[in-house]
Amino acid sequence: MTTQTLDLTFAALADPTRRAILSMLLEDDMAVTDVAEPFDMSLAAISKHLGILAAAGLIAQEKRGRVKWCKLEPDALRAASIWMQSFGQFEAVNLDAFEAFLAHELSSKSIDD
Amino acid sequence: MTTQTLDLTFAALADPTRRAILSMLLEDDMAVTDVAEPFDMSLAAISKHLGILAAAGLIAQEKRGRVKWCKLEPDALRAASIWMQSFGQFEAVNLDAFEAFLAHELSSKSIDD
DNA sequence: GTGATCGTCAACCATTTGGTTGAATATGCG
DNA sequence: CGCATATTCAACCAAATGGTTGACGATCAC
Repeated sequence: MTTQTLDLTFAALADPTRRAILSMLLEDDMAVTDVAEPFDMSLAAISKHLGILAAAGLIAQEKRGRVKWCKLEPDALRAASIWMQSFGQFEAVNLDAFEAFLAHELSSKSIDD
Repeated sequence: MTTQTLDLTFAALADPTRRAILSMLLEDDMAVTDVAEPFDMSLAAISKHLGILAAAGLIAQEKRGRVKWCKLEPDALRAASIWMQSFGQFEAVNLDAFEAFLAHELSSKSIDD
């Protein structure tokens, strides 16, 4: 994780529209038009958001025919998550405590909004 | 974690100066002036950065006398980290795979820059 | 009290961000 | 070919961001 990668990743995650998009892509790969459908926003705006997510490596885009498919890239999120944990003060690697904490959190999580 | 909290947290983390500040506070609690010292930037600018970090809950500030002490609030980072992990596709809670991955990452990590 | 130190406030500035619209570029379909 | 669909590009705009400077309010030290 370079500084610039962290810049892009966190900036990308700071926008609720983009987080919602990630949440959608967690379910399934989607075309740009389909990503845009639930939002009250132009297709061009969504296209820009997808570009930002792709630049941060959070999604990958692959054009097949005239449709551009978007899929989540979990590794990028995982890497950023790791970076954050280094601040969470699991001193060396206190995974037992972390495991308990994570299990508790996940049992009552809501992905977004 | 509300949507707005995530906005503030990730926006705060998106700036390299603010991440460097967090990194410094990982070592020790510090006064505003001391936080500012290594940066080539006005005290007012650093004061703003600290305000943003505090608004996101990433640090706490306590005024004692004329000096305002800043300390890391690891819980906020931990919570955001948890949010990110939900996208990392450890399907239910694949902690074994995660543990291996984390151990590997930490063995070669650099906190910032 | 006087003066230095700690930190914030207010006004300002340049740049970035998140959105719009309309035109343009592919690609698929009949 | 001719038209509809999928996506991006370019120009533009308002608002937010990250920085500056100078004045200001507290607090401590003599």
